[in-house]
Amino acid sequence: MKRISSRATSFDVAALAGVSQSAVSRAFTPGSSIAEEKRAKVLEAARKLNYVPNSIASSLTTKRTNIIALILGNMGNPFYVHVLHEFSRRLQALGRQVLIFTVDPGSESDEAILRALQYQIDGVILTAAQLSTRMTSLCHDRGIPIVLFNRYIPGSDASGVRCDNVGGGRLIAEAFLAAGAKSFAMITGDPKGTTSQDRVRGFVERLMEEGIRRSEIEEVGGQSSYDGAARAALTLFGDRAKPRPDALFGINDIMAMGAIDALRYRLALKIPDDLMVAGFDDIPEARRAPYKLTTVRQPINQMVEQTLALMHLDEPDRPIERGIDMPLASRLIWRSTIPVPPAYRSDVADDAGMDEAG
Amino acid sequence: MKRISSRATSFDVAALAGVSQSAVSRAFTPGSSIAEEKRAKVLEAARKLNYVPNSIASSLTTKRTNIIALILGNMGNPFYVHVLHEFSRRLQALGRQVLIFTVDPGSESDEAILRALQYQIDGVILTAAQLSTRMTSLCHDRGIPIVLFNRYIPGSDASGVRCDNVGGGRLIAEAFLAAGAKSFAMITGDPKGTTSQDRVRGFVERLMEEGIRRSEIEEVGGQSSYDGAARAALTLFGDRAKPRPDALFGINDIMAMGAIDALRYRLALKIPDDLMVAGFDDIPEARRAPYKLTTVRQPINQMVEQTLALMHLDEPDRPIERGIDMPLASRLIWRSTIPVPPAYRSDVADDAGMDEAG
DNA sequence: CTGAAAGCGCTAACAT
DNA sequence: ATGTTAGCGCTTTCAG
Repeated sequence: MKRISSRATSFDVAALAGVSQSAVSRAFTPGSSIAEEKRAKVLEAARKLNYVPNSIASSLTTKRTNIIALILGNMGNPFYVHVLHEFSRRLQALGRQVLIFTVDPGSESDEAILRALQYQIDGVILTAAQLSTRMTSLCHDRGIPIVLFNRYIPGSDASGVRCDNVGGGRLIAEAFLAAGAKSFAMITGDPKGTTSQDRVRGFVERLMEEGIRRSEIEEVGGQSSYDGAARAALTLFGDRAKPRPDALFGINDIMAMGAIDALRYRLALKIPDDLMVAGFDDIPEARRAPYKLTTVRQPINQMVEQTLALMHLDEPDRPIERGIDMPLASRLIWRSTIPVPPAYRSDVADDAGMDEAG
Repeated sequence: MKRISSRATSFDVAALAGVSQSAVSRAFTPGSSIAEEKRAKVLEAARKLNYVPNSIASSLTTKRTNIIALILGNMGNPFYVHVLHEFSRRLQALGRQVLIFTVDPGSESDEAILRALQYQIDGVILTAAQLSTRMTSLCHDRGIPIVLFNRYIPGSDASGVRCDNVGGGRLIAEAFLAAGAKSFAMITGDPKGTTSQDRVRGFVERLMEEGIRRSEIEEVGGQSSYDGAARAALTLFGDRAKPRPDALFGINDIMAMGAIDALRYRLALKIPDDLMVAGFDDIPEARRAPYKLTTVRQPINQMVEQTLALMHLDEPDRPIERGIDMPLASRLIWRSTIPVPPAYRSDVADDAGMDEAG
């Protein structure tokens, strides 16, 4: 394998194949009109020269890079890892590449978006951080769709994909009530994030319908992390003198897991005997034996699908639809951290033989 | 904020600022010679036009995209998630972007590398999958460094960064022996991967030094996943008639965790009373209360650092060093899945107050 | 179906 | 310090 030149161009290939440079371009463009025989000749020459088409150069004229920016915060939450994986798989299958940006959860995403813009990305998916209206219009003015994943920003032009968090919060409250809980506590996530707010809202709303006062519902922030929630659980339940709530809602699974571990291993509480617990997301870890967490499932695949649909990758010139927000239905998954009331017996998740990937 | 043109170019900015186009380029290039006053004028015009420099266009001439390809398999293993996060953070800080490729663990990475090459990436980091020599030379011939993370390929030109897996395997064996174990089992990972092979080798090697025969050491594959390891543990220990080994080495933490959960919740075994267990990697989850896994720590930060150093991002023209492979030292972390022999008491990890991020 | 030629938006000499 | 000019590697008219 000789080293003719470090990076052969379409001209080099053309020369070797004895054709014009445009012919080379055509040979590599599916569906362009070129004689099959000529294409073969070009491909052969390309192979000899180790030619790899330069997408950077082509995107200069086509105005499409096939790169999608994915902005992530909080990779400590497996939910987002799962999401990243799903996007990566799907986009790769669609011939797109994923450019990753990590930001501190809850911080501004402006800088990341600005950097993404420099790369002329075809779209941006935002799973974390705040989004300024300035960035939104910066993207939209260039025809670049930006979709918020698992969040929305009221009044924003950016579209969002999420599940019905308010409804999910209600489902949890409903389950606790059905299991006979009388007093309640929550570990909340990012106070600025609508996701946490909505789950709290639905939860509280449903409880208030039963005559429970908001002030009776205890609440501590868990920073959306395992460790933060473990600490939160300790401050909520550590004082053995105080009467202890009999139901705890972790606003997401990773926090519910942190809380459960702290409750069991630090406070020696039995779940669900001493205390029932629920989470939200249904991350793969939630079904593991130590947790068997009762939780609300987010329909990740649907959400990813809908995100992709909103970006209209195949119709780049289509005007961007602003501010679309259609929450997807969420569903309660009964496992073992809430005693299952008779009426729900048949709903209990059968995780047997079900791999996490599934 | 009016919409002058969807994407202003440096010419538009130049026109508005009343300067030449090169002046605009200079204004955005740190360290280039331009009067401060003129730069200000340019920046002002750029702001008015919402101008964002087009790095795609600039890389056409500079021959540098500042994009690094990161090829990942097995995102189900938190170890790699952690690695991804670390690379993303560090590279972003260095003004580089990360382009993600996910491949099925153990499969060929050729296609992913080919796609990366089209984007003229400045380097590739490979954390999974096989690497053909053809791809290696394809990259190297173009001056693109490719480094294998947590693996190496004997005889390959690609450099690798990893810890001393053989030594780590020995450390585990040593710990089991010190704790009085007499019979042993392993759950192995990718049989084609040197990482799993080396850990096994070190482990077995050390045991054989004590006169234990290789054939006495039981071994089942766990597919490098939580679920795979849970199944493996069941086949290893499910037969209650058979004498049961008293030490189990999970070739990585996620598998050790899967095994532990299966042993405890399916077979009602006590750890470490009935059976001692060890893992490898020291992922953040390993120190959680349900596991408190005794394991070998991989020095991720050092590994990331060394990977970056091997790529010589700041000296793009430097000839690529071939086949560098200097395993970093690994270290045993004592926790609770192996009874701690008196001599090691002071070594026990104090994870208190230590957040996972840390 | 094919080749010639004109850019895409920017950087990098090269003059001035 | 600044403007002019020639590309970078490709796609896309436009003729033929």
